[in-house]
Amino acid sequence: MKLTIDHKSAIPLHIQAENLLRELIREPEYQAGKLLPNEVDLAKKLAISRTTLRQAINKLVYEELLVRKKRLGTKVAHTKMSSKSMNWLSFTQEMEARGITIKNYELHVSWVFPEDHIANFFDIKTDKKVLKMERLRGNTEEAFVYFISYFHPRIGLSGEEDFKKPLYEMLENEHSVIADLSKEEISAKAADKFIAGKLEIDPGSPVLIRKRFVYDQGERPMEYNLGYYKAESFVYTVESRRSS
Amino acid sequence: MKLTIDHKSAIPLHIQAENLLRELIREPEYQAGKLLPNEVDLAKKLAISRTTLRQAINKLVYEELLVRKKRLGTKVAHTKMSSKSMNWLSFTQEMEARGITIKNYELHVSWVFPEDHIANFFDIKTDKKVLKMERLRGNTEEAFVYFISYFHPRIGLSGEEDFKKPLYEMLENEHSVIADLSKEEISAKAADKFIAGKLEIDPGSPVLIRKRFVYDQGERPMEYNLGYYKAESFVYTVESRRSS
DNA sequence: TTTTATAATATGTACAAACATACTATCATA
DNA sequence: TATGATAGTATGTTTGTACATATTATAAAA
Repeated sequence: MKLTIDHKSAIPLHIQAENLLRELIREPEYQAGKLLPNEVDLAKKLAISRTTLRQAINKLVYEELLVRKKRLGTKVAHTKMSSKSMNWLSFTQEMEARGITIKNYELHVSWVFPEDHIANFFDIKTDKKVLKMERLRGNTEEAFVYFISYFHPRIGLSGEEDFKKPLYEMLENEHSVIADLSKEEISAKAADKFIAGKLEIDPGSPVLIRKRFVYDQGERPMEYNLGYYKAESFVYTVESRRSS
Repeated sequence: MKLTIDHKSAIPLHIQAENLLRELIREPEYQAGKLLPNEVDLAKKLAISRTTLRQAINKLVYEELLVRKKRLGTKVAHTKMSSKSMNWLSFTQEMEARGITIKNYELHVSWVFPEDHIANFFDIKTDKKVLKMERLRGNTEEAFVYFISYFHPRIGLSGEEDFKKPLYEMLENEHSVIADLSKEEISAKAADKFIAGKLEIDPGSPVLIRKRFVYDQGERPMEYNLGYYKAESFVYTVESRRSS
């Protein structure tokens, strides 16, 4: 295993060091709880300053992959990797995993000026149009969720794509954009007239709102997704552990 | 509001700076998205080095309380009350981390025969009474959540414990039960008459329901917790990655 | 008018150098 | 033997300095 850093590379040294440490601590001897080399020595070995090395170590400490102990040194945290590897799926996959066959009731695609919070998330101006997709979906019995998605202009969608295909697969194959990180916010609200109409419920009835901020592999925003779920039709589950 | 740092204090400067920033960004003008003073000026004002200040800012950036933008500056991330999925905390800690002082409006403790699904979760018979705790909680302004908790008999609670103390701390110190794993289900529902009365909303208004199945370190069920949140007062946040 | 430089500004990266602090092991002393 | 002083070691804290880079606003040139 090579433990070298390229000083001529455009990639910042502390990022290189971080990646290098990530690889390093995957090795069996470190998984067993072995200590990392001490900071001064390791910095010397990598030919970077201790400060820069600490920058890299700190990031992994924040992520709880490493634990510092005074006088002892820094070692790999033994966290069994269960809570972190919670991976997310597309809506169709998610539903199929629950044994539900999904059906599309409506599909609209349009170009709109983004609202402030969307432009802010995308980090673009409000006078640049973005692609908006709306979908009414459910099982074979009834529609139970209304989705509104906005896509970052960077992706280069034309609006002519086949949105009936699995979305993230299509984006990956046809536009080389790979979804990687999703931040979600779940809240409850009373349905307004528009949503109530779509879901065929009374205005004022409760809906579960799930906002998704989706980022690509470069941590760049790529999709803003809003889902309005008919209450009782959707339960969001989370499993989490206390670190120790 | 005092924006000073005590150089003679035993508390490290970057920790003081961090706390100071936490207070600062709670101010309404920053909640609105105002930019922090730039690093060089702020460092000068606090009489600490830019490096030290950045140490403090970085921590808040990692917690996603602050967002850096090149050339623009650093601003407060737009988040309401939210709960991170990783490293879950007690309700009080969770709220205090967001700068909210919690207040207990009601507290009842009783012994009841468990309903089927609770007995099932605890793996006990329905003729064995369990301790039930109900709490109406909120901030200093209003109550916004009603909790119902059931505790496994194994814990050995008498019902005479001081439930005003942080719950999991108390269980750990006085009963040696350490909460470790939490499985949660979030859904939305219309408030029934009872909940509506407690939260002072109209029956039929939306509430967010958060069920928690809490296990101890031996993966044994220890608590069943049900929270009814007034809609709009609570946002549940989740962050997940695909591969990694 | 539109495009193209350019300057200004804030964060980003990186280094070297000290000293502080917590903890441990060892050795000396009562 | 038990206690206490001490030296050693690794992380923790802090500063000063310098240049890089991305972005925006402004001014100059087409």
